[in-house]
Amino acid sequence: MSRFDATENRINLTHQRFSSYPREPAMLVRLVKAISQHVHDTANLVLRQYGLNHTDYNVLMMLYGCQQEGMTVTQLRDAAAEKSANVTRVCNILCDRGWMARYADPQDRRRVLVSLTPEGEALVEQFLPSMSSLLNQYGAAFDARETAQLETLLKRLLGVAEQIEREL
Amino acid sequence: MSRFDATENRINLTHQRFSSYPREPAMLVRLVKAISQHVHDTANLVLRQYGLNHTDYNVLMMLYGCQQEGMTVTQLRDAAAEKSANVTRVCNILCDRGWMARYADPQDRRRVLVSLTPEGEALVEQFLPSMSSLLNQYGAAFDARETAQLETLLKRLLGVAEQIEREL
DNA sequence: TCGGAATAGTTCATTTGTGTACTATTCCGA
DNA sequence: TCGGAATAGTACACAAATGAACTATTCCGA
Repeated sequence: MSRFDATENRINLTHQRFSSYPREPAMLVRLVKAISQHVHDTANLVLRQYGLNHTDYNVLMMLYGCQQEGMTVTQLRDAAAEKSANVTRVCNILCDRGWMARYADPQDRRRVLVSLTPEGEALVEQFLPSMSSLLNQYGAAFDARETAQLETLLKRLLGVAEQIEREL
Repeated sequence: MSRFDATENRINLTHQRFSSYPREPAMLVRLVKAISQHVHDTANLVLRQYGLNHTDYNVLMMLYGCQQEGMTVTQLRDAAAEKSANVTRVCNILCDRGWMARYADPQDRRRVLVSLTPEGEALVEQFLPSMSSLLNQYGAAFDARETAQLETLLKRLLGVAEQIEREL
């Protein structure tokens, strides 16, 4: 079926060779990486016609989702699952193109607030139909109950992953 | 709780602003990306002491899991969820360091077979305890039933993601 | 069986992403 | 209230990843 079957076999074999290597979590982690990669590639393909990539999209969407008030670079980093340095780089590009703006936070002058310009909002609304239909295709694989289950389990996994990283 | 809550709010708001943007799949995709990133970062941190990164690890483990017979570069590409060009690059490094070897496939001379050297196997067995314990920490978040559920749902999502990409 | 199409892998220029060091600002305990 | 620790963001050199073009080989239908 899926190309993943071969991977599953290799994981099983590794577990046989080295028994403390746990089959189940290894599977989960590989699955997540594979899905993430396919989603990334597909999104890149769709977004290319707008001169954007998946990372740009993730950033723009988070800004769109917080409306006028804007958000800080750190919030953007967490929301887009990128490193600060990369967020800075992407923001430079998006600002240069006139889709977003930076301004100092009067409350805390270490912070930089970012938000979409009207041009940025227009851009988002231009690609949103394509991207929504793409997302709907993923969603079509599950009924409501499965979606909820998957979401719950993934949230838990994310929580654990965050904690493990923090404690390291 | 998790830093993800803010993202969830933004997704909800976006759905309100633009109703065809589907909340659930957007959540799933964002969760997967966030988990993938945290796993990647954590693995990089652990593997650094061995002079490796997460991609190297993914490649080495797939080779370890197919024992002596070896595998082709394309199989490795699918197994590691990387692009061919990147697999070539990583293999160059791992070959240079003496951990894996390339040889022509006598059956089909377009193909290149790759496999671990004895030094490569020794390296894998050196980092495997740390990495196994890391994986076990992820696994500890779920009971057997939940693990099985999550695995099933993720396999389905992967299948869909592969298909959507193929059809694009 | 010939020749165009498909497949496997690499090369290379470019884009994307990261670690680290640094500046500026704020926090907070003595 | 002073000063060291923590936090926010950026700069920059370097590492990792990608798209596209290319070579070699195999496939397969006329």
